[in-house]
Amino acid sequence: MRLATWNVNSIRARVARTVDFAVREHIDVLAMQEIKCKPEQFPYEAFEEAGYHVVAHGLSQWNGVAIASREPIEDVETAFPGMPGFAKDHDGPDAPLEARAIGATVGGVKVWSLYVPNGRALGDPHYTYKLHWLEALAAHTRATLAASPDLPLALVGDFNIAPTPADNGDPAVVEGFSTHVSPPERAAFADLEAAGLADVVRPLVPAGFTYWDYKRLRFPRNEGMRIDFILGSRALADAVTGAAIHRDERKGEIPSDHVPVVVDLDLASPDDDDDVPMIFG
DNA sequence: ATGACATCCAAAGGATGA
Repeated sequence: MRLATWNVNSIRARVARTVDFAVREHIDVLAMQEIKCKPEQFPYEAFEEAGYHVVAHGLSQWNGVAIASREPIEDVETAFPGMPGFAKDHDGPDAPLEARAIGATVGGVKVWSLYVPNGRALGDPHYTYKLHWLEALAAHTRATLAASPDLPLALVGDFNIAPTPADNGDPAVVEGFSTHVSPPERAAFADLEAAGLADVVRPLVPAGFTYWDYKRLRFPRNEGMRIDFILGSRALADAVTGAAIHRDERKGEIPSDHVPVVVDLDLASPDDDDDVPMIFG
């Protein structure tokens, strides 16, 4: 299975480009973020003509997440248990939920397409929301893996955190003063790893950004950030055979400001034995 | 000193983004 995640920054503005990429790169499962539309506005036809099923979750022109898959999509959830909502000046269980998570089972893998809150500024209510949202995600991950330690679980998407200084090449994002790089955000990311997940791309693609601001020649100067990740449980990480960050998708006509991140998975079940020649087919 | 770019809705400019 080839699994990809891509913050598309409006699926309606970039549907042809998105489907072209999925087909060209033989993507089996594509998790999208920032679709910026409601489900009834999603351009399903282009995906279906290319052989994909799609589930989408969107509540307004903001946020929005989706999963496209060549295999059937099962057990769809539009929020993880404990996910906080957000109102103007506070977050919490009483505030309205945003369309930042869609989970489903595809080909035996539990996939969450996630768009972590931006945070806006240190001290902003949105920043507190971001930290609480990540805390709830880690708690849910712990509970999930405690109940199913061997589950192939993938948390993928735009995490809006640059986990190390090397992941921040944007001079406007200042270590210690900006969101995405603050110690509490990095601690929240580390806590996801402590909950039983690993960045399955970095070992195979140690360097490179996944996002470049549209402004100030950030892409030509390669002043980007690595903020889009594929985090996997042990069972998922053990199946990884390859990974890529498709930097070229930042080029050309009306690109998203993010590029796709991809992993290849060999999910043969334990009783399959690749060393034995096929006899029955 | 500020904006720079891009999206949405809505029909101008504000909200959002990181």
